[in-house]
Amino acid sequence: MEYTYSEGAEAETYTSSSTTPSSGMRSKKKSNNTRRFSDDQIKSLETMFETESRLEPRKKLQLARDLGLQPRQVAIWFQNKRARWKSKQLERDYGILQSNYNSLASRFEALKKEKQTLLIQLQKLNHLMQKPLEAGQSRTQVEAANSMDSESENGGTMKCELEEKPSPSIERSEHAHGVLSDDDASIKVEHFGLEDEHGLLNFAEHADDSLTSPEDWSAFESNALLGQTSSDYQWWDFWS
DNA sequence: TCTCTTGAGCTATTTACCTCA
DNA sequence: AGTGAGGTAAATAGCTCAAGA
Repeated sequence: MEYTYSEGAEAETYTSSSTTPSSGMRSKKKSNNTRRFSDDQIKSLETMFETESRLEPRKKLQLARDLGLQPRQVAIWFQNKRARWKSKQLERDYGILQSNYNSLASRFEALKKEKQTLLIQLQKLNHLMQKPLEAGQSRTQVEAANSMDSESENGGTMKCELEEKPSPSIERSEHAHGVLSDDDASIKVEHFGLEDEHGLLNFAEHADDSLTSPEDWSAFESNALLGQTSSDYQWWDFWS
């Protein structure tokens, strides 16, 4: 293996050398024998680094012999390599975090819009429900409410939870209000109760604040997001 | 058993040099 | 030809840790 690196002094500090200039300036000046390692040497070093980023002393000596380098040079190369690798790894981690954040942000925006749509529907339904209570049953208005809600079947963020566990209050309110329907909207409204409307709305409003507040965002461990793509790490399933 | 010293190895940072646009 | 940026080998400071007296 051809290599033009001069033997001997290259791994030593120049400050201790007899060739150190006598001027007061601290001289670490490297002489012309400072050369880059050859491609073959780099290749061998890289190969070894892939298997183990820290060399055992015995392997270091062996590798140094094989490459015609000083053990010290091999050690320094591994030190520098670890530093470069760490730097690159930081860049990769940053990219992953950025990607995960972008996915989360777009998902959050979509949920925000969905929530807004549902709140509007809820308000309309509440408005329609109030009138039959005041002026007696109006079959046509209830039906109108039903049909309106059925237009937005794709919403249903809360639907699943509520359908899974029918509350006794639903039964009671069905009789009380005479809304005998399995309609989603009526279940939602009845489940929360009209008197609870403000509570629900307040909850929904504060959901925005809490999600966007720095305190809660910072609660996410960045490490937990690393090493996983946004596609296979759907921790936001919590919201669906 | 505890303490101190010493040497090796590590990371982080800096320096000197080289290459290239 | 001059120059600045970036890469790389090596030096340095400061730290940890294990071994041995």
